Amino acid sequence: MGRPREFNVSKAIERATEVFWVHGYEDASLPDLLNGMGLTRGSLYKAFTDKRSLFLRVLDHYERRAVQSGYDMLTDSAISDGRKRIQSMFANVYDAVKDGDHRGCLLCTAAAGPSANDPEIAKHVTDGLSLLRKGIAQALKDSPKHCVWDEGKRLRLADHLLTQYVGLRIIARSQVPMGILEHACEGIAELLD
Amino acid sequence: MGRPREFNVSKAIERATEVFWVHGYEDASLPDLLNGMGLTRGSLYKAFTDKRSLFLRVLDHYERRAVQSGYDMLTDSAISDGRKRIQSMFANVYDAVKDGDHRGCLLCTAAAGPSANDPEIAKHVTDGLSLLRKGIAQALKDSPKHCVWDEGKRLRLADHLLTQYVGLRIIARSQVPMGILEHACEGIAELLD
DNA sequence: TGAGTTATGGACTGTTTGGTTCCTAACGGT
DNA sequence: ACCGTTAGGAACCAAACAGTCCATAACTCA
Repeated sequence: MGRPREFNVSKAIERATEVFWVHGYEDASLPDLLNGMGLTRGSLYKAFTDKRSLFLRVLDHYERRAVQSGYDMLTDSAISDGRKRIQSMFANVYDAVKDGDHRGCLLCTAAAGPSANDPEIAKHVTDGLSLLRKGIAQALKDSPKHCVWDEGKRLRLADHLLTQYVGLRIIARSQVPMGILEHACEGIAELLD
Repeated sequence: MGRPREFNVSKAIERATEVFWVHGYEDASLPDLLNGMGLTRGSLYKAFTDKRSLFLRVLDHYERRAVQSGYDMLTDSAISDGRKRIQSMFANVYDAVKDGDHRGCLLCTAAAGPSANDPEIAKHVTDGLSLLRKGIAQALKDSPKHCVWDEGKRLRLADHLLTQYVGLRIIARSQVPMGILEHACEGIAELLD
């Protein structure tokens, strides 16, 4: 009962995701969010409590959407060689930049900023990156070259690749020449072969 | 002539560097800087114009201090095997974190934040990272394993390693479990051998 | 010693920040 | 038709922000 909401909550979160994705948590101002989401202060605070809580909802949504699809790709048994999955994951990162998408990764941006010190936000970031790490490890297990390695060495390579992912996503947001990003992705492909 | 300055400018920049290093550009407030540098608003604005100009001075100082010493290590011909230089560079990154230093790299933090869109700041970041890249490339040239590679492949590996550096420095500032950072550094050592 | 010059430090300013309040609108149940 | 409840929207708020102003202090030079 009561007056019905005039906007769709999940649509609003999707729009908020876009705003946070572009600006990062601290740099996304309330006017930015209000404008991007198409609602007024009263509605936003009634529905989402405050900016931080909205961001937590957004992180949740991002995890289920972007991170999960990355994990799915890394563990997609339809591509039998795990290396190919990893390579296409990094190819996707590069392609996004090539197409002018400089948003990077919401989690990586959050990890790099002051909000990383917020325990709850940090947990989301860690969980998301851990899922990616798990996917990478699985892909390596499915690689003919790496499946014969001992577990420890494979996990070290997985962590190395995860770190590479973070680095690429940060560079994607920066003004550093994108040739570096392209080369780095090609370097990964060579390194895995 | 006129009243002499009561503080040492280079000492003040050093202290400002520390503040920006810990907080990043946008998160370092004027009170933070004033407090950390031990001077008042009037003095700071008289000597450094404004926050942004001070940050540019700091970037300059950081480049000559931290970045240059990294480059020197990467091109130190006293260590004949270039791989060893790269490995000890990453070992230094890990050791810093192990010793509780979570400041990361001033340039990487700047690259990850909104200030990366400031052209002049971006130039400093790019220049600094380019110097590191050059050092890495030289080190690879001095590696028995990699000197026989063709130039292109070696540069792709250099870019890969630079990206790794950025990723590690970002993770160092985050709450992501530091085991990942340790593993990643070990992974690099294995990968280069 | 007085004139010119520059540094200092605190008070002040205007803007932007995230967040709150409160009146009104729009509904469901009785 | 009225009541309870919830949403919407604009006005409002306190705090923090970077930056400015100005009276005073500390010096050099004539």
